[in-house]
Amino acid sequence: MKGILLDAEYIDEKAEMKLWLKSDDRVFSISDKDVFCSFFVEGEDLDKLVKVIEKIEIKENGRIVRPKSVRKVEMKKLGRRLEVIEVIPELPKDVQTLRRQIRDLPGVKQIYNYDIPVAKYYLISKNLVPMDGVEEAETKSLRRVQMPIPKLRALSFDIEVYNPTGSPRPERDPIMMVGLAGDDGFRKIITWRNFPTKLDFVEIVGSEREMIERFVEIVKESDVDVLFGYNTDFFDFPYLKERAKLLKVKLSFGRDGSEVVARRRKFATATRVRGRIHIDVFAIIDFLATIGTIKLIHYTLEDVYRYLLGKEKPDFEFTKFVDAWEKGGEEWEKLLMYNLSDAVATLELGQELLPLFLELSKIIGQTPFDVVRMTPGQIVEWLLIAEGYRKGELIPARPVAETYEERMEETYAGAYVMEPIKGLHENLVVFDFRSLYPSIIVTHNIDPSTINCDCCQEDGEKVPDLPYYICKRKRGFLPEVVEKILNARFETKKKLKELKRDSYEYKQLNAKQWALKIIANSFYGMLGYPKARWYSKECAESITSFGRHYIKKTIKMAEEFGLKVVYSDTDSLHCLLGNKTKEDALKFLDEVNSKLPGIIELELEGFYPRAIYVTKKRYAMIDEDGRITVKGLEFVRRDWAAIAKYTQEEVLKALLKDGSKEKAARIINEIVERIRKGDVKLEDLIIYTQLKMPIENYKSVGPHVVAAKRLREAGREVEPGMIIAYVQTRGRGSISERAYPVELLGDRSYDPEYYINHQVLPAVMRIMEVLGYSERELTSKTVEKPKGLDFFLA
DNA sequence: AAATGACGGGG
DNA sequence: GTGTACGTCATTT
Repeated sequence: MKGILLDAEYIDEKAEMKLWLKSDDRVFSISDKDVFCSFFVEGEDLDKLVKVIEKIEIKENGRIVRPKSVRKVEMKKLGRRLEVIEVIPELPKDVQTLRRQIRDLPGVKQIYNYDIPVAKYYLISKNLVPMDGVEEAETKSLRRVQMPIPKLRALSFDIEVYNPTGSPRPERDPIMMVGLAGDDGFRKIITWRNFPTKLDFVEIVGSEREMIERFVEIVKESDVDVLFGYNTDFFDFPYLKERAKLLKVKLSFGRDGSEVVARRRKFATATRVRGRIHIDVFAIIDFLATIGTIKLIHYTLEDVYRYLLGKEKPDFEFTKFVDAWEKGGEEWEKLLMYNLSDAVATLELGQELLPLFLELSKIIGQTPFDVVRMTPGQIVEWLLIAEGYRKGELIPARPVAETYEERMEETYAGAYVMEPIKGLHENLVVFDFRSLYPSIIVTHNIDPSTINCDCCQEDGEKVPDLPYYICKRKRGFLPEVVEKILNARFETKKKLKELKRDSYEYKQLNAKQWALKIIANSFYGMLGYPKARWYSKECAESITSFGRHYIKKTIKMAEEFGLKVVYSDTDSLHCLLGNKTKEDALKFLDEVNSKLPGIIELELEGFYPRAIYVTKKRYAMIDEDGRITVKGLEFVRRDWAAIAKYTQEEVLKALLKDGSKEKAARIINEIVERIRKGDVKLEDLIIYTQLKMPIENYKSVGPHVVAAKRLREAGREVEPGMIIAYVQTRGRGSISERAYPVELLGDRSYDPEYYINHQVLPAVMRIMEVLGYSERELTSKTVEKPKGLDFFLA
């Protein structure tokens, strides 16, 4: 029996591993009772310690916990040989029990490898790798075999929920519909509302309960490997779970008929579907935003779909759901279309991005389910854990709270960030030094064990501007791993050159080289992250020090070449092309790369017709396809009026698409005028803020709390979780005192000055200020007036 | 100036 | 990850 390993899970009750494999014609599971685990003890007088540990017996739940095996072994601690005690427990759950007992024994210095979840330790110790082959031998033992990543069958889903209070309450508000889209072209909406519709993909059932049952049935029948959703960890699955519980339906989406398993993780709940891979595409998007691959104002499905795939999908305001559900008609039809378009967009995005994560999964040896939910630092850490295990390295524990807090206190000089030449610029080229940090790690042998080593006090390599030297005699564990990753990427890119761009193989190899690049680039972040196992402030600050050295050198070279540098941050140069051509820019690239040492390499990030720089870390650019990316300016959120969001977007478009600050100024001017004249739709002025707790619990009474109080006084039911929709009105008192819920607005008029000064202007002034505009000019009439009149208008 | 509370993705 | 993000902003106190 042989297949690709899709998922691996430890089943606690049975104390066994369940592996899901996909062969050419089926998907099947294998259970493995042989779950290995171990941990290591560093200490003094090991022989004596071995004898003490051997005798440990702890009564726990009517059973005696004792080690199965205790022996001295030789391991490595950051490459240095070290004799330690290996403890192998009888059962995985005994690891913590034994470790707590051993921790306090006299002579014990450190314990290693004890805080690695069972399923992960299993894969690492057995050298079984997700997205690679697993073969079951005659003896029932499992081993890794090389197999290519197959095409996985995928289905995406999206639920729409009734939301009369703004935010839906799972205990009360039903799911209206479930939209589905399969990679085989399958399209369906299941709903239990019997409105007439011309859409042929709508299947009407009798109740919400039947709808969920049908959804489960379709997933089972379709027999998909991958289940996509957008923000499903945070919203759809937790909501479905509550509704299903209430309606007494089982969410048996599992390939073995099992119910979904929810696990708390970060701020959302990761939902595992046995035998399939549940991918929350938003988690992927969030990851790509974190590493800077995409920079957008908002990460809504609509925006991401447009940005990454260049396609449009219909939108549907969350405030209109109730009407559509209650009245049907045209709005209902629109809601159906919206629902399906969400499922389709999610599917397409998932298909586009999944290959990258499958490659990441294969490289670091953890399941795709886990990998899509990891931070870049965790990805590197798991790679190091696997590599370390193979090399007999002791795996350091995650830091305890105290250590973490100590590390948080430590600061060091970071990257070089140039103060931008502020304003609107045209015709730019951006170079990216992405592999700068990993290259530095390899080129300069940066590792916790090589900095200020015992052997090179005299002749170690000096770190610029720091009292550190680096070992020249011994290669560090980290540089070794990074080099392996960089070499693999180099080889992959070489193979890539021989392939046709749209071939399946090309896409897969391209995903692989991208995955390797992401991993390489994440080492530095990991070293500076206080919760990391291999945290090292000395390494992190040595890397940034070398980095500053190289980037400054490159800026100098650009200026000498005739490319004006307008901005630079860490590893990127934003230059004006000026009278240079794109070919010149490429020539410059070659010139720089020929002079840089070792594997350090500058890359072309792209050409940008326009960009606007506000301050360090705050800028917006438009690429040649008209896509706008924004960094550090994205602060207009739900609790801002639509008019502010709209103005910010229009201003950025006017500046970047049309290159006209006059147009941008005119837009602001017109909107300010319209606000003053009262020529604004009420819905553009509504501010939506969630009431997070009972009104009485608020220590600080903000506008939405006052508005909620007014609602309650008017006899409306007010409860935590509700979205309060309010308008700022004219009158006396603080901002809060003038907040009125939309429902009770009556003939009160909105406060134009609040909307101008607290909404529209803050959203655009940071940008407009650098273009030389003052608030005064933007809020006074554009039409020429006699000077004296301005006084009255201002 | 410090404390408090909300935002994100989803609906 | 038996670890419930996290960094930023507006408004109140």
